[in-house]
Amino acid sequence: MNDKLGNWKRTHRCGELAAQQIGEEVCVMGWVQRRRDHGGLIFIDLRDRDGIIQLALDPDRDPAAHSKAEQVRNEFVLAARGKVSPRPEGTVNPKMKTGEVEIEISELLILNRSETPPFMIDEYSDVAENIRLKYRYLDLRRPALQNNLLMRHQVAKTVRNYLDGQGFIEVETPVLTKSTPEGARDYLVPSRVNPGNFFALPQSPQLFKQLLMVSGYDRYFQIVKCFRDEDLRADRQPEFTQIDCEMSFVNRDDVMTIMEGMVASIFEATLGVELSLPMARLSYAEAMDRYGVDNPDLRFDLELVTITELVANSEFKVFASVAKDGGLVKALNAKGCAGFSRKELDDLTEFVKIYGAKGLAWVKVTEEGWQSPIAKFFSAAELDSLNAKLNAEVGDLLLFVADKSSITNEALGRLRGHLGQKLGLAKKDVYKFVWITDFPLLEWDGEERRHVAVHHPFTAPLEEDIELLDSEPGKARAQAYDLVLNGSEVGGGSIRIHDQAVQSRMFELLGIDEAEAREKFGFLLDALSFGAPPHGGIAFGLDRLMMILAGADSIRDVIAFPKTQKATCLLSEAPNEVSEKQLQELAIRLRKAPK
RNA sequence: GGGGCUGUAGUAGAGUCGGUUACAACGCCGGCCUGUCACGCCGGAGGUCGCGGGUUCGAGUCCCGUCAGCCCCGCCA
Repeated sequence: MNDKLGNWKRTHRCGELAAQQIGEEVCVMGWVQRRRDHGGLIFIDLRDRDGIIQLALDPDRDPAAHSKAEQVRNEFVLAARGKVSPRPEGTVNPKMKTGEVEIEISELLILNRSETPPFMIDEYSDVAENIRLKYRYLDLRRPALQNNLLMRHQVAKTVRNYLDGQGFIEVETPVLTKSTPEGARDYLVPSRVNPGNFFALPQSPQLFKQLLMVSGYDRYFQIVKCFRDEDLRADRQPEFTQIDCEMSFVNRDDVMTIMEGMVASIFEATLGVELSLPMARLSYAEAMDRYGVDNPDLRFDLELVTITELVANSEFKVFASVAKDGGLVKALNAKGCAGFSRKELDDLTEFVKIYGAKGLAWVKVTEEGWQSPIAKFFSAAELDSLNAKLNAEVGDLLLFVADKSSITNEALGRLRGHLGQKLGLAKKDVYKFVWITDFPLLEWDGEERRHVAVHHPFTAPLEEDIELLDSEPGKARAQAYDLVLNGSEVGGGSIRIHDQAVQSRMFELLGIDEAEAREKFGFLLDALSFGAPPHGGIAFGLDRLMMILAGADSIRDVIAFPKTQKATCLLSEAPNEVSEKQLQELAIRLRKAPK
């Protein structure tokens, strides 16, 4: 049936053959991209992960190899020996990297055959994603995904080299660990040996990396899988990879500076892009004021402008009442967009409603002044001050949202991002980084009627805000920082609390009493009491970073075996039911029998 | 939990106002072809129109339900 590999040895990868190998006897192995049978001559494009080389089979030169080539079909696995030759005059293919040469085949092995694949393994065919995911091993043969995974390897390698050079050591932390109810939903794993008890898969190695600092490892990193049992998005998978770092005896600036170097080395190694350092920094408060979100896309301006005071006394009741009730009225000036159609304006209105805004007021600035349903409510003085504040010029489109501040900011901030995409201002090959700093330490959870940590409960407050913990804890800011790239949060971290008393006070503020704190985090509190150094760290979302580096629209395109939006694997058909015997061993009985 | 988009040969699509045997492309199979390279020419096979129900003389097309994939809100410290 199939030929045996025997002692054949590959001498070259397909993509590396070029004029300098002319005359050499070589051996290549790979998959059949395409066979072109001219009756006499047969050409086979042989593909491996490195590229494609043309095999030429001439019936006059080697009848045995030629007749074997007649059986060959797409995706067969071949080994071929022959001499690298220049292509005849006029048959050079400039579109191929190896297009100047071909291999004159003298011996051919069919190492394995292939069914006709469900879709063509090429860069042209556009295939539905459920088919691609079911046959992921075939999809992964295609150049786009191969390039993404090769680049991902390059990033991991660069990160390891860089961090090693900075004195970091990679330490593995447990995957079977303890459930911590703060934060996202945990994936649980039942313990057979301890019936009724469960491990949780880590949402991050947070506590373990802090323990490593207590242990004196000084600089730790890990490229590590993390798990969160929450709903998926285009940039969210239930298992994802973090570049996780922690350092002792550092402040925020130290962490940010070292990590900027890491990110710069990644961009240099993968894209050849040189980033200008240091990166921009923006306080949370300023980001919210100017962009409405804590992850602004700085590839374009379109800044939000607060106009609450200017409209507080206007005849337009929607704005005036929001202003009087302590809400927020903001606007953005979409330069040159006065030509938007009614349909486009309706679409923008629908867009802001997703984020809770009740409506979107618009103004087209024309030679005759404001063309707008709301123009008549404003005095000449109000119009003048609004035009001045918004830098309004003929041809501009002004967009307003009035609501409580959280809604106004999010609706208009997301609209800003939407317009950046729609107007083509967000260019894929431009990379704008910004650190967002001085996040609030706590936020009030109305449902649970308590403060919750904005970042996590181990984040240290700003030193100058520590006294606020007793007076106005909601006003305290955190020593936390997020790295935002093109409107996407790619990393986040903080200086941690290393003082046991401060950590206990923090749990108290979060409404976690001493008994509960001991039960959940006792091991951390104990560790802090045995000489914990000041420390802090950061974690980067490798997948999101890869999306931007690879120009991918979906996180699934940078992960080898991703899950669907319903968190299933179409390839392996996980998750699946398990046998009654397995359940019995785990002391588990299902509440509902499976369908 | 909610909103939206999509589902027609192996693949990606067309299918008008509900009307005869559901189209052409790529792929596949067979034949021809000695310089192609997303080869070319000739011929052929291939369909539970996602699934179930309903309306109708008649449903790929209209209605209801359901399943799957995707996007979004909630959720994601």
